Amino acid sequence: MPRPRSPLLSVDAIVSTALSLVDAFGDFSFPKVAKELGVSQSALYNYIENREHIIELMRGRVFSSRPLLDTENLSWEDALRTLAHGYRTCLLEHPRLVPLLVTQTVRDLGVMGIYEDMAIVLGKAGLAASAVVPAITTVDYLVLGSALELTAPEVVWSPPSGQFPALSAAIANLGPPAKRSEAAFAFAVEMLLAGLRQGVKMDF
Amino acid sequence: MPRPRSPLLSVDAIVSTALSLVDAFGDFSFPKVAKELGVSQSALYNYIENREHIIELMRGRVFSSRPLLDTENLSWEDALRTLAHGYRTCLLEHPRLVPLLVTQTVRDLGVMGIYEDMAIVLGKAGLAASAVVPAITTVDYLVLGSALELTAPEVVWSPPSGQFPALSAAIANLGPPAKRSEAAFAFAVEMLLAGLRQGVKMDF
DNA sequence: ACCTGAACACCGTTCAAGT
DNA sequence: ACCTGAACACCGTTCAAGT
Repeated sequence: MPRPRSPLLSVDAIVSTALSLVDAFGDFSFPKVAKELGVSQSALYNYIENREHIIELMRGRVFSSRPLLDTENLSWEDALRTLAHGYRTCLLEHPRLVPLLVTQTVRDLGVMGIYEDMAIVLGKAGLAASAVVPAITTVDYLVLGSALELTAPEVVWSPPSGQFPALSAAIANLGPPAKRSEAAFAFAVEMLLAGLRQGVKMDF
Repeated sequence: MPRPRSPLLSVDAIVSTALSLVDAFGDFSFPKVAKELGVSQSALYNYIENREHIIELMRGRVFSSRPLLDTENLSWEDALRTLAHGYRTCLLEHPRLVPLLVTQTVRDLGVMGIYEDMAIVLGKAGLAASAVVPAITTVDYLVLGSALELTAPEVVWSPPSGQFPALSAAIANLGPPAKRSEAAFAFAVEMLLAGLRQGVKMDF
């Protein structure tokens, strides 16, 4: 095949295809991305370095829709709440991406900006400097964990009949996964805010 | 090769080998487990059903060291704190197992027992029934996220020089990963406890 | 510059065949 | 009952070769 007049591929096209595969099947592979784009497997390496690179590009894509925060006109509480929920919202349409994200260091600068925003907000909250990273880390855990929950086809715990009465009772009348995940996340964020509000000081 | 007098394999041996591979390399494979045990790859299927099964057995193994909780003589706060930290402690020596765990539904009964204990404790705390699962879910996120952090060779965020001043400042003088993860987890658990104590009520 | 095709070293799972 | 070996359908990555 001769070299095409305009390239058949692009980084964007590769990332889009990989992301749609992740959304649909929970994973992607070079053969599948190549097939989808009607191109040979090795052609992908003209645009990306390796599998990790594609994943990092997907991370950037998903969080590029991050809404700009008006840090000035908000109380630190409202700012942090908005940041946390906005962060999570970006993942809502791509929850199956999370397992691929959690094993890789964050390099995307857009995502780094979210952390920077949180650091600023927490500083304004008067949180001890040594507690800023723990607090950000906590939000991170909550966002990723919450999104991860949307991945499971069923509930994460499926206690067998009879045993585990307290757990079974608590699970009994739960809403659909989306609502449940949202509720758990909102709950956790409010817990965090309440804790910060109370000015819990610990010696790290 | 004739059938050996006593079996060359056992579920326990397979799980131990897989777990040590995960600890060392962050993953395991059938060829590697088989090689380690001096056996052919397909022989493993006489003891386990598939890859998922091995992972679930590793989950059970890791959490089998769970300390029994004296629920009676503790305040709900101390009980929940102890449960959460004990839960996390089980993962401390096998943090690289976490990525394999988070994509699979929990079937192991021992692990289910931890959730049951938490449900009981939270009921005693007087938490609204509808908030029990969100609270347990929160602990779950925190434990897995905290353990996951021990996986990364470096810090999860590595902000480039110059940009992200607030984040860089917060990261500046952090302890070693183990201490940092411990601190973030302890922080988050205390936040949760403080929130529960305050009796934050939300309508889920 | 951009793509193909073959090659390599890996995977998980099945199954006939041996004792 | 317990294991081997071959087979199958997959992976990620490299590299010579084409235009």
